[in-house]
Amino acid sequence: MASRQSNGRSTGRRAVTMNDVAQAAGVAQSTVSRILNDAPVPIPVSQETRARVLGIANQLGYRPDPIARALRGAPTMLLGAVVRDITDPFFAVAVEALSIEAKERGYSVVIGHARAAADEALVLTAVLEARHCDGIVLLGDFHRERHLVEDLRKTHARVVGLWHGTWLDSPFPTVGVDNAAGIRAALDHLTSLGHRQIAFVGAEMFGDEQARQRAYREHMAQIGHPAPAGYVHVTSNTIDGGRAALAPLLALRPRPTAVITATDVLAMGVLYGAYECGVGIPGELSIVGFDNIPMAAATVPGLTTVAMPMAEIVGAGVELSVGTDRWAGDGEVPHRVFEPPLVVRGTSGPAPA
Amino acid sequence: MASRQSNGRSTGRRAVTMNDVAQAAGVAQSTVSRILNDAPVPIPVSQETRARVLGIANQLGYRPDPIARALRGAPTMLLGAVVRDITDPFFAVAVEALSIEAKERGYSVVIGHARAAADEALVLTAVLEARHCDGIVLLGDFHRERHLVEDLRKTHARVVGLWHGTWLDSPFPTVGVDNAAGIRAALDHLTSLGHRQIAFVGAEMFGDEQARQRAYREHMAQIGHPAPAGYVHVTSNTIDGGRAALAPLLALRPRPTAVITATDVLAMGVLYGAYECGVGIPGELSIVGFDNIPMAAATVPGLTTVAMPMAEIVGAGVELSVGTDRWAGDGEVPHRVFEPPLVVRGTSGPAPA
DNA sequence: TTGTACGCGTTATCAT
DNA sequence: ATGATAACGCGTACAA
Repeated sequence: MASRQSNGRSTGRRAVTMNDVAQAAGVAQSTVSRILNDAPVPIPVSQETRARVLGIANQLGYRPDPIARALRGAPTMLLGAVVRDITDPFFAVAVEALSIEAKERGYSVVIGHARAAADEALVLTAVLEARHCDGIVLLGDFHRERHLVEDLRKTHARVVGLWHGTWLDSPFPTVGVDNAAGIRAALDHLTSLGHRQIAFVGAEMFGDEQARQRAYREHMAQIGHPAPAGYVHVTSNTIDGGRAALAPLLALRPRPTAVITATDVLAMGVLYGAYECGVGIPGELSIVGFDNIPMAAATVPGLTTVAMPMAEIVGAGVELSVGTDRWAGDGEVPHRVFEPPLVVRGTSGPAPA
Repeated sequence: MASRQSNGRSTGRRAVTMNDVAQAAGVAQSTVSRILNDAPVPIPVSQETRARVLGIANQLGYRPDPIARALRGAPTMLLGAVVRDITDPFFAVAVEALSIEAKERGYSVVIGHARAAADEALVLTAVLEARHCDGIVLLGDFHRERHLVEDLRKTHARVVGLWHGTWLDSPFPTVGVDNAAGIRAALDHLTSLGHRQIAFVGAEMFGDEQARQRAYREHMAQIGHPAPAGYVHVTSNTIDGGRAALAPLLALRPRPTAVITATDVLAMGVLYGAYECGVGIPGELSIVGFDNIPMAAATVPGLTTVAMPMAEIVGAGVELSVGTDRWAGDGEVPHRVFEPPLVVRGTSGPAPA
């Protein structure tokens, strides 16, 4: 009975421990532990004391201390999420989905930013691995953050990368989307509407960007319309970035009749820019986005876009990290890819004559 | 040396402990502890052993175990976020802001859903308080969840409520927005544009909803145009909810020339509905939302809305919970209210003649 | 200047 | 059927 108040939280009320329960019940603390944990195998517990202890524990409002349990090796049931830019609507939705999928498996999500800690990977590790997360999910492409990756490899947590883009030799399992198939679907949709002059607006920061841009170029060449100079416009992945991309695109000759964007955020920017410039959508210009973020359904007109199979991808990621079918760590590193369906809404229409 | 592998994580690599460092350096574990924690006051440490221990610790890749530290009473630097519907764009943004504000104070955010656990408050408590969060931030109005509130009062964590709406006798500190002032600003803006027939679209689930609706009624009465029957339409806080609200509103006589919505999500729904019905915005109908969610700037036309001072509110909440100026728990429970500025964009215009 | 011993709340392994 | 006891990794008062 050394320090009694020095240890207390600021609110004063000390938590009820097993010892308290044991003392109140007049039994040993180990007995309480057995009863409360439903003694796995050893030997039957007397129904009498069992009921008494359970009653007292309940009455005293006993709650097991997960920290003490974790110290004994129990999983923390914490899933870390490393997200580069939580301001990006896409990643916001991803965090939502992650939180939901994690919860279904009894896990809680801890959010960690990467932006400021890009240099000092230690900081991030101290924030996540140090929290003893059972698993860590990387949201986006981090293969340029070498320090981070190095640190993550040393960690005990099960790391899984989502949307790692072109980084297919990742040391961690990855789950992503078939960017090429998505872009192809978008292009096929546009060509079937008569479009031939199709531009592309991309963003550097996005991990899957390279794959999407490459797929665009390849497929354009395949259909006999290799992208002319200026048809690929790279900007920042923001509404404003997309908005500013429109003017230079419309100045091109031949003038594009359709635009595919690497993300819905860019598409919304282009859409807004078109509204400002008085360009009719889809009359004068068709737009196809990528991701199908929630607001894509509420733009005017609704945004035609390649739909990210969000639940599937995030679900697979959580499963690989902390699920019952998690990767054992042996054999080949698994890389899962999901196919994105095209969602046709109002921003795509027949090519102008 | 009892169980050595039963304790190990699945990856096998056991973490480096202070004991390992001490053994490698040939000193006592307590010495390592002192050196690594930069011995607060006691007495100077020999530079010789100090350097040696630090070197070995670094070389071995020693990392303090936060769990063991937490068991000793150290703060977990975890901030729990209880959010009712993480699917709501507004709360998604709130979580982002929370994550940013928390990080600035060295805290990480743990996300907990409330939706499914509304009945069993124990579940949620087991997910958050059990994680030994130093603080808990309630996002939205939970005063109906009596079990949750009861449990939260017993917790050691510092609970703070954000957007608790009309629940001003909350046992926890609260931070919110001046709903009445926001609605008033919206109404003044519309009346100054000549509008008199102004309807209101609200959502039940939102905590601040009552205050906003009441402010609407009161101010309408004040300006001599008490809201006629049907002018207050309550629906679900979704795009579809707002979309479906438009038709009945337009059927009213006198027909409204403007609509104020309780949230931007509803406003976007109304806007989309207008697009479907061919109602010109703002020519035939003006719309003013509430919250200023990011996509409000990208609608066509841009959404006029009451801007939630998000950073201020969340910042104040974090500060009250785990900040340096946190509420000591004594005296009157603090309730902070921030004023929301009106952001005028394209959905509001002169009333039709 | 450094080593020893104890306790935080659990679980698990011995004895009784 | 239950009680004592040893860890888990760390911080710290106390002894040397």
